[in-house]
Amino acid sequence: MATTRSQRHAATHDEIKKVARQQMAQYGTAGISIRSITRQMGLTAPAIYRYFSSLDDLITELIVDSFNDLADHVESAYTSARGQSYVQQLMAVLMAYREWALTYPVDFQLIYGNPIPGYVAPAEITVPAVVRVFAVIIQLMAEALEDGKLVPSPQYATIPPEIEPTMQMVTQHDGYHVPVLAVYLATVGWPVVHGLIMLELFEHIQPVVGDIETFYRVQIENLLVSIGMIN
Amino acid sequence: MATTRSQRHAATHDEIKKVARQQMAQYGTAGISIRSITRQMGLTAPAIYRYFSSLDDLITELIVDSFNDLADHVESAYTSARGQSYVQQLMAVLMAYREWALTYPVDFQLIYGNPIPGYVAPAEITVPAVVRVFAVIIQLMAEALEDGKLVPSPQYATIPPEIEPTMQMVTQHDGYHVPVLAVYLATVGWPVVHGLIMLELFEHIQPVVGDIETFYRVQIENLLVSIGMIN
DNA sequence: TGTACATCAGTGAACGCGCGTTCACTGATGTAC
DNA sequence: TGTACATCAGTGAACGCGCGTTCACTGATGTAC
Repeated sequence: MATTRSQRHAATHDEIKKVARQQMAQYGTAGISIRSITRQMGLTAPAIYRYFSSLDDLITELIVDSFNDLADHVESAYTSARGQSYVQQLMAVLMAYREWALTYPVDFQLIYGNPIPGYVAPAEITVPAVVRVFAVIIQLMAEALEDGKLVPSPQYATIPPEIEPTMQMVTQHDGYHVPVLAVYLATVGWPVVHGLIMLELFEHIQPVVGDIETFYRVQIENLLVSIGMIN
Repeated sequence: MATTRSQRHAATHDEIKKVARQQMAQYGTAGISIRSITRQMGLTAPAIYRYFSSLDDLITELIVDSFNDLADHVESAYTSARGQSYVQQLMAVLMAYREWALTYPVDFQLIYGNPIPGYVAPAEITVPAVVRVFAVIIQLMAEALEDGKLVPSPQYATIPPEIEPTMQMVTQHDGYHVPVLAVYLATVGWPVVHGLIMLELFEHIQPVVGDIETFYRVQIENLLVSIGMIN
């Protein structure tokens, strides 16, 4: 089976990214290096410039890929769970979020971990992908609110006045066509989910809880009950 | 005022750590380097071996210092807040926790961020300091339970059976003389606090909430209400 | 179908750089008598 | 109080290493006629 030059180019391009990911898994996101990537591929270092114009370029592509891959994963969980109760749908989506983080820990660190020294991400490239993930959760919150299946408990029913204006702005600017309260309730859940995953990823919480998957699930359930979600 | 040789030795020892911290703030925890530390101090690189037997030694000392400093800070907030309501005491302690993380972001990353490539922390040295911070929060939970000021809401009143045995073990092993439920309730709050701080530290959540301090405070209050704390 | 030319993947040497650590040393500071 | 000696902070050169990037190049692959 003959392959064209551009197919082979694309294949090598992708393999470079694959090897880069592998090496980040071993040496940390800051340990990425052109020379060690090409060494492992049996190439010399300058060969990489046929595929990426610099190391920063490679990193940016890895980050954008990660965001999109996470968004794809979350969206597909969302699609599969449609028709179930809102608690079940949110649980499915948030389990998918965790699953992705654990399957691709390096990519999750790339997005949410320490910045890579000397590297500055071009913000306009990464923002849209973050929005995709958030959109799914906000969407579910909004639907549940409308259906009367999410009746915010008193503490969550009103947005603190110091926060409300920014929340309004974000809702409009990011193009969520949804009540602000839905955005607020999603934002409230974010730290819980993020904290659970971060603590699991760096193995801080396993020694304390043992069965971390159960702990995650129970915490999410508790969160949903607390904000006023009805199963 | 004459200084002894050992005083001067201690002073230089401390200055090395101070400069190391500064440089980590600029170049990330992975960017620490003997040569750039000594350069900034007007010394040559080998001079550092009068004070630390290797780079890893220096890092270990920085980590241990960080843990203890955090614990000191939290304990002193605890002491100052004694006599107030449990909600107020917990709030004071958790605000102190956040305050420390924001004041010394590098140290917080050293403890809870990405591991430094090639560096492995000797676990027996770092564990006791983590316990110190936790002990304060667990202590408050236990007192509140005993005083009837913490009446766990149904979802938090029983520990999930998959988690209970580990929780028991930790309670005994780490020497908290306290009901397991107190340890569990503290553990439940951990991801929220950790997530909030991590998201703030890397500036992921500011654009969404605007006034992050208020958001933190409100989230902690909500958490305390959810688990069944009475003000 | 065969030839001439253009494209392009990858090489190898070199650039200037920074790194942690070792070693034999100098010279100042402290201590014992 | 003064002298002889020991201690120790810091130096400068060297070690072997890895890094990103540039450059002129070779040789294979693809394209146009």
